[in-house]
Amino acid sequence: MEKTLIRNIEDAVKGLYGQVPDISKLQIQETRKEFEGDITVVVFPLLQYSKKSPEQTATDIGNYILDVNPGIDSFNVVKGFLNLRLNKRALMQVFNGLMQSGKKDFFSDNAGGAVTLVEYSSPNTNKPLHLGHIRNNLLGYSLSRILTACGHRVYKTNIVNDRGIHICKSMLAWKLFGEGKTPADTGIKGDHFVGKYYVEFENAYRKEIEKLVSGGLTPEEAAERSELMAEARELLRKWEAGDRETVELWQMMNSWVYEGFDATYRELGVDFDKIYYESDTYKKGREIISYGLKKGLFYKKDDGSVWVELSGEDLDEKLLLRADGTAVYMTQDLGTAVERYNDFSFERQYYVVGNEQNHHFKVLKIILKRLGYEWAGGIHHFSYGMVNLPEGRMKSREGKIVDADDLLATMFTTASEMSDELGKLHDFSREEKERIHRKIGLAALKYFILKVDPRKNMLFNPRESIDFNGNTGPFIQYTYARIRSVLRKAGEYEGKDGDIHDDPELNEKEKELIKLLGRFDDIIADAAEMLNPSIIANYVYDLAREFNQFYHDYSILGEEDVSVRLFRIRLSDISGETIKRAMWLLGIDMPERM
RNA sequence: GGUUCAGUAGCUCAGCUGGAUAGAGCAACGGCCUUCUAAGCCGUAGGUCGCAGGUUCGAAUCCUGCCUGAAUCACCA
Repeated sequence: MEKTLIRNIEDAVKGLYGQVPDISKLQIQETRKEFEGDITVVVFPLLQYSKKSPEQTATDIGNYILDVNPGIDSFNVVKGFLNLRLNKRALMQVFNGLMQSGKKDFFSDNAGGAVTLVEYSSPNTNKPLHLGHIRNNLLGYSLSRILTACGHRVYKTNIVNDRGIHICKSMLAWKLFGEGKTPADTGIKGDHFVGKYYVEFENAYRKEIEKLVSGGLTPEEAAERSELMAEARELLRKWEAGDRETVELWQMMNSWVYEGFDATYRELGVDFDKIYYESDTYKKGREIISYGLKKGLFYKKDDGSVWVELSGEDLDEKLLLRADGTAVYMTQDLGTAVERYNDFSFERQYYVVGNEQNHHFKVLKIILKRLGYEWAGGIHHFSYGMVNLPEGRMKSREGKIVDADDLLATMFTTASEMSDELGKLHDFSREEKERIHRKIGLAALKYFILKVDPRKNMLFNPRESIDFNGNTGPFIQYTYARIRSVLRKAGEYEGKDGDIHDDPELNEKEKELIKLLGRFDDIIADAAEMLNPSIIANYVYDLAREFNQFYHDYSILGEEDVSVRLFRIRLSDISGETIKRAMWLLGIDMPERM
């Protein structure tokens, strides 16, 4: 419709004023609710061609469109705004188009699409996942689905940070205090089990430092003198040297962590096509760095550390390899990027990583380009904001975190309590009920996080943030469940599969629904272009709200006119499908009943 | 100090590639279940869009300066 209008306007300006307008400046928008009409053309940009008043120009163009466009019934002019009224024929055309395409499979036409990698999650193996990871996972998963819907061939990847001093700390604490226990012995989930020893290390280390400081050392001297830290470093050195006992311990503890992560990922409903491990890719990173050294792209300092000079890019020099030859963050990210390209020959790669890493990814891209990798132009840091608590930033060392498993469990129990109170699922088995409660709890959490613009820091208040009413996931699910309920009952009505003979007269709610539904494809494209799932979330909320108003104001199955009833059933059907598809893009499942 | 991002109702957030009288939800108050699921619908109240300039027919939106907050500029990953 919009495209037709743009052509109409172009023709109008040519015909009326003898000039070719710059259509990129055209402003066409939804008519605001306070005014009469459906689509509004802002005519101010056209005054330069008409050399007439805004009102006169709008009237001229309105008349022209009325003549040539059979979908427009009437128009009115308010100041410089030309409000066009769509007729039933135009709207039914949109509706019929939706009936054709509105249920199509998002995977149907991406066989030849651009190969696109999305990296997300990126956990460290020394502690369990927390709320920050949840935001990361949800954004990554949703982004993958949105890009898929836009024709990309998407591969979801994860880089597991499984090596380094942090895991050595957990290993050391387990050796010192673990008494040979395992997650199976203690009944503690593997990632929490290992995380417990990381905390024990930090506590013991802090005590050691305090003792040294009270003995008269400065904190810096104390840190250098720390035996615990020295032992942890020794473990790291042994690990890099391939010491068998150390490597076996490392493997055992990591395997515990992975069991735990897998469980959390399963609960969250996210998955990956390929998982990379830093313990593999850092080696590749080292190779790349010696190659860069040979090429003169990097340089070695006297102590043996390797650097790259970035002052030409308004940045400082950046360390690539420590003096003792061990790897840093950048080392392994260079290796991972190259391995990924070797594996996938991707056109695009999105790194879903918090905005605290903005600098890192800027540097990563520059270095890859200097190394001559042309594909480096296709990598992009999907930078998102932090999740803050009412008391400020989450700090795992101080225990001020929201644990992912705890949070998920809370969501499920809250959903159960709420549902039991309403008592609508009394005829379901316990297992069925639980499955639905999980869907609802997850939807509440996922929607809460995804409805916020990813770039922004957001606030999570454990006591107040998770709601099940209003602009929430459960509200949208509820709308869907209502629609499904109507459609189940619609089976009893005759003529369900027949044709709608005469286009029905459309009421305001039906018109609004059709217009909203007609925008869905543009919304998906917008979300993909802006890399912003919240656009989908806000759209689906508007849609659900609009449907609830329609549902409240008009009877669907109680409508006596067969043609109108059939139309409303189908409108409900397509609304439900669109809600479901939109929520799918957010990674949120819909219950048939709730 | 440099760079980047943010500041909209009591709270959480939309709106930001310039368009009409700035929107939702929560919280507060008041209505609507004998009728397709009340996790719903309707209404009341709530705003100097951080501040000051500028650009223009028009600025929450663009530009400049300032204020406030966050992140980063690390041999922690």
